[in-house]
Amino acid sequence: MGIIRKTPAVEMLLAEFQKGENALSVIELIKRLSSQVNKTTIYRVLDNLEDDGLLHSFLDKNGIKWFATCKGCSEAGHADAHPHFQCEDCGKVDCLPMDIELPKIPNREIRVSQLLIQGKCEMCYN
Amino acid sequence: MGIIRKTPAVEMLLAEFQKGENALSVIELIKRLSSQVNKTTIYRVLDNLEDDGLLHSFLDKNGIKWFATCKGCSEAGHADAHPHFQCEDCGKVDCLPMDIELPKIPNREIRVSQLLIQGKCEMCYN
DNA sequence: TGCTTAATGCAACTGAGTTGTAAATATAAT
DNA sequence: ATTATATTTACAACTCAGTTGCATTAAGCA
Repeated sequence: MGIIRKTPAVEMLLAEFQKGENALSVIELIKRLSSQVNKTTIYRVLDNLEDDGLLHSFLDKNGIKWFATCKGCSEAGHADAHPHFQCEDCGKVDCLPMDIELPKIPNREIRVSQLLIQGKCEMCYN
Repeated sequence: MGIIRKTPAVEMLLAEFQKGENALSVIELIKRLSSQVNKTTIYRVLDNLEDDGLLHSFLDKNGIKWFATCKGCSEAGHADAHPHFQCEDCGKVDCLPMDIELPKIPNREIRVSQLLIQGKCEMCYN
């Protein structure tokens, strides 16, 4: 599947991810765009963009869904073993540009991993 | 806060965690106990047990809440830097008894971290 | 035994995310 | 350019995990 047609909804969503933040919650995107795009469409377009390898998704501490621009991801597979950092004060989420070392686990097959780190970001730290 | 009184609901929930599985979803607990305990009570007792350091909680891949017995946790603070492993086939979740190495992040304060690993468990691997 | 306060049940609610479907529109074929 | 067709969209209704308010019940203590 994935994106097939270049529609206004697709371009508006992609534009949001080119404004500087590398991670945005669906809730935030709905807040920003719901006057112009239906929320169902927002969910579906984001899923398509993820299938195409342009975005990857994860859940934050509260179980709400975020999408982030991919740097090392392709349609073949997401290189999303990187951690995500969420600031407890301002709520902002960043992808941390580093791989994590997964523990060795005998007799199990590891497929995906998600590391969510919480604390204070650069802005709120000082 | 935390548990103050030893009620049937508290004892029934604790009993579920002494049956062998170290992690149980709230959904599963409600399935097992809802004929005897109201689901609101289940949520509230579990929160109390977490405050008391007897359990710790986390969200799985689908954003649903799990509780697990604590081994190295106390009321003062949870030593929950250990990863959780969820089997993609059978859905079972285990706490993995190892600490993870968090990446060094300059100018940020790390408070909590959660690592969720997905794959196939010992049972489903073969 | 009775009192106080925490714990419980119940019903109604919240809100993120999903589904079904008819209408709209991007893209390819003519 | 026009048409055909398959995807995309909006809308409304729905799902379901989790929460809230409040009246009732019961644990633990004096």
